[in-house]
Amino acid sequence: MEEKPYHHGDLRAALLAAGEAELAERGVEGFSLRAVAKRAGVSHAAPAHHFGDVGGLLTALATEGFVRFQAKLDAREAGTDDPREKAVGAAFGYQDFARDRPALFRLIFSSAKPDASNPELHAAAEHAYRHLVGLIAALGGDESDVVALWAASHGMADLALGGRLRGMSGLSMAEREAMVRSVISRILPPVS
Amino acid sequence: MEEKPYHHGDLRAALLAAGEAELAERGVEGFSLRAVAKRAGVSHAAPAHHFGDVGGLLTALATEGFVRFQAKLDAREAGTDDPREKAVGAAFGYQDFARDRPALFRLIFSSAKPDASNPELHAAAEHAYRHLVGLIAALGGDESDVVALWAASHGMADLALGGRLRGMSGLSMAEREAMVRSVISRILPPVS
DNA sequence: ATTCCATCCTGACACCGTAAAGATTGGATT
DNA sequence: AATCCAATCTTTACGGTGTCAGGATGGAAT
Repeated sequence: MEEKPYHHGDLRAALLAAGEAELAERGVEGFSLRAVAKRAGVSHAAPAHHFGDVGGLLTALATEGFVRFQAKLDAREAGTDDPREKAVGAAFGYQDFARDRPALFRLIFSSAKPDASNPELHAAAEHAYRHLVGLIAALGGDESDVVALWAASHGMADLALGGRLRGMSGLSMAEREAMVRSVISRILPPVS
Repeated sequence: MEEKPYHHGDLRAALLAAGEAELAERGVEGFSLRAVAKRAGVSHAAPAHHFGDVGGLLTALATEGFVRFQAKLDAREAGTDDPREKAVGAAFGYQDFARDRPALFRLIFSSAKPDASNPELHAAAEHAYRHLVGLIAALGGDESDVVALWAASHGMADLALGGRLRGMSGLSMAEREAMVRSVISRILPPVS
């Protein structure tokens, strides 16, 4: 039933899917190009033609990761029209992304393997940053407010992932959200 | 001049030093047990007797890393007696550590390779956490204040390392400190 | 003096990333 | 329609890595 033509047809997309699955299972540090190829049902050297080396594949996965990241933020911001509540929603989405796709989170924010000079990856990262700037601008904040929101959201997500935030690890989901809201609230520019 | 006795004498310490140097040069993702052994002038299988596997060595290095981390915080807190200024100093020290020892920073906070269940590593991490709790307690804050200070400090340091904080990457050192102070100031519990 | 055992080395194996060269195929050119 | 070409994928090979098994060494305890 599974005929295997010599030419795959859309191997690039298949490798991206296999790579994302492999990433989720093994994590960035356990990521293997040969395992991705095997999962896609192709020889171990095939990926080279589409992504060059392992860094190329991880760069493409990171670019895709930023899309997933943005989607998580959007999903949480969609519920309201209040700009302040939108900023809190973005922080919630940040936590969601870290919890649901930890390997992608680590790939995007804590790995040196993706090629940071890649134009598409850079554009994806820039797009996410500009989105936060827009959120803060709607609140009348400045660049320091952007840094504060960015950093607090990222810090909570990253530390929780590593199990380093003793104050959050034992909490229920509702309690965690309350904590995130509490921290973000005092960070956002005061109501004008 | 360099006689090479069969028994090294203090190979464990030598491997830790070589490992830390190797970590600084290659980063966590480029870390190699064989390279560490070669740097220490010993066979590639020698480290196993002292650390078991590569995870064991990285666990020991992470434990040591927490000491270096704490030292950076202490150095910045030492300048003042004002508890509020001490908390800001801790945030400064956090940035210093990330800048001066990026690989150690990544090993401690963003790697799955160290064994999180290791008692000594756990104790070292717990010690660092309790230190922050003490800083906040001196300000009359609660657990959410600890999370806020922890997360904001960590977020700025980690994002700056990854080059993701557009708002901080172009700044001079003085400007960066001003930014850190601005963010931390609004996070600390209000003056009573 | 002899035994013992922690320490360290050598050798081997499976896995990894990458490069080179060959096989296959679809599509463009003639 | 026949041919060529270039893209795609496979095979093979090489050096590097972590880990295990077994052997060598030498200090310490008996």
